Amino acid sequence: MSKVETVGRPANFIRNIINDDLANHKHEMVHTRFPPEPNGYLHIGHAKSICLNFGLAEDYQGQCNLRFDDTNPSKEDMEYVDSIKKDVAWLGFEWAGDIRYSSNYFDQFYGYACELIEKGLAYVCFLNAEESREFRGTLREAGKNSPHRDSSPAENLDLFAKMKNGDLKEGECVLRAKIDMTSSFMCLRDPTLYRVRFETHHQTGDKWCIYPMYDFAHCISDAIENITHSLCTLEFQDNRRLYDWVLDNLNDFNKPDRPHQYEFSRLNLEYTVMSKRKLHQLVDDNLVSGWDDPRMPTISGLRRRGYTAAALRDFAERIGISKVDSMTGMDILEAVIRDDLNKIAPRTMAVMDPIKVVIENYEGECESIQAPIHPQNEAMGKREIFFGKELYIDRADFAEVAPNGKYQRLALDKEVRLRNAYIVKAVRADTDAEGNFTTIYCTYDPETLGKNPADGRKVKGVIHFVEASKALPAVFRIYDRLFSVENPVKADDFESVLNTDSLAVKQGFVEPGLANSEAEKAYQFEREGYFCRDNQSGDVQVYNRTVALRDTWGTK
RNA sequence: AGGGCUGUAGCCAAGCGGUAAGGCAUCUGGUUUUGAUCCAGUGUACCGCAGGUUCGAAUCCUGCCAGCCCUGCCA
Repeated sequence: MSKVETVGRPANFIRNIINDDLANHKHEMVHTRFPPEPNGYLHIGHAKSICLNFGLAEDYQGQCNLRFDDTNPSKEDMEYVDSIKKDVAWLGFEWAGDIRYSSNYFDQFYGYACELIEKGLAYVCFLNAEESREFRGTLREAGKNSPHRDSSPAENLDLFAKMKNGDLKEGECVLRAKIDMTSSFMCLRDPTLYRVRFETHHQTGDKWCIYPMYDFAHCISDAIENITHSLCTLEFQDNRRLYDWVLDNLNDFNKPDRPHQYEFSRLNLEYTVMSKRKLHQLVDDNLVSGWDDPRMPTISGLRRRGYTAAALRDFAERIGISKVDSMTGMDILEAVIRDDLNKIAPRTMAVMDPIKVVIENYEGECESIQAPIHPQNEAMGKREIFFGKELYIDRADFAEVAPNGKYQRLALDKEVRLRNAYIVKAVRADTDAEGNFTTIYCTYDPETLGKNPADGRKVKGVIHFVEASKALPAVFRIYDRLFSVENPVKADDFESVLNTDSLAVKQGFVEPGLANSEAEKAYQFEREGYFCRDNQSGDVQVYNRTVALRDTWGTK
């Protein structure tokens, strides 16, 4: 039955279910939804879910809705709905029709709650929160029935109307489903359906003072929107019994083609945290610069860091979908962004820890050189760089004497190729009082521009540089993992295990061609890594390192 | 004797009774004006463990072990 292959993306258990459902004509199309609560910014775990839901809709020529699950006005805010819309669109997905809100259906929810009351399946309960907890029992012991459990439908209808009209106080009572106080599923022990909240809602204003709970609102919202496959994470597996109970007890939805819930495992990434609560805390405690700090696993943070939507979608595809509790390594995330940027990023040179070089035998001041924008893609054209009497190279690319035979950089009396330019040889170096090199004096071979030495001598090393008089000063932000341990959640206090070196700031120079570089556009600083101009730095040249180049040096 | 799930190489993950895909990482060569890219090659995975059914089991059955989730008027 699961033999209907969908080309393109890898198989997973949800695709198998969909293939079966389509083959059996349980559904004639696929309709999914992405249902975030607007109480925080989206992170890469949400990106996994977005790619799953929208990807399924694309592959099966179905539809995917974007629905804000806004049933709790005390935690939600328009700032979050705006950022979520932006992030989903940025990832490259189009939702079906208008944006939906669970709050669009508040009137219908009220009607369905009344239907349950009329059927004797829901009641208004006056136990307070603490009593309610006591009556619920424990994992090992059955709960006890509420004293209000057997009041009549007429009485409950009246009470529920009073709740709605604001005649009952917040916390005084709730509407509960009448299911089974002895169930081994805690969520079936007469769960709360509605609570009283005198709060202004970002969509419905002050119209309501009762708000539905997730378990009641979500399944009905799915059913109203004709969702076929309602995908969520593993912790909702028990809740599925309640999802089914609600729909099965409502006349409008008790039919074979109603939505069904399936659960997959959420994304855990090494060296970071993925819960909105913890991300909120990092922002509130000023441990990062905001939700879009480039070290954050948020979509806005990754975007500012220089990640592309294509890379994130590739990431989602490569990690797959399953029900296994897993911890994904950073290596996959780094692999996808390198793959993407390697293809599209223009090459440039930047020196982040400059040391001055004087070419002693150079006549004149400086000359222009045409360098490829991408050595493997000629179609990207050329850029103008400069070479002259004074240059900058990176401090790490010079040593007085080569430390070992594998050393391929500049050393006294040793030749090296300056990338895109000439072969130079170091003759001497000045040092300051502390012994740090201040200036390196070299000679260059004028016959080696664009060609190897005519005498056949081999120069293996290549280092990058920028010509001093035309160089643009720039600031570089070098990011590292946010936490110092693989799984910060395991620490007693996750903030205590933050990586104190997650950001290093350097001052140096970039090629003049970068004068008008765009924010969020990727550049490869050759031999260093992929960078992008920060999207909040204004006129100052500030570059965020997206990811370093792969470095197998030392292993070879 | 509470319930719901999950266990396939270092990590992610296909597989659904016919003799273990793929990706990442690793390692080895080759190309290279990026120690990058690219190309070629590279893995004895007691398929959590132990029994059983079968001509044949990662796939079916039984028992066990380990991990995750569930006692919000959060989602």
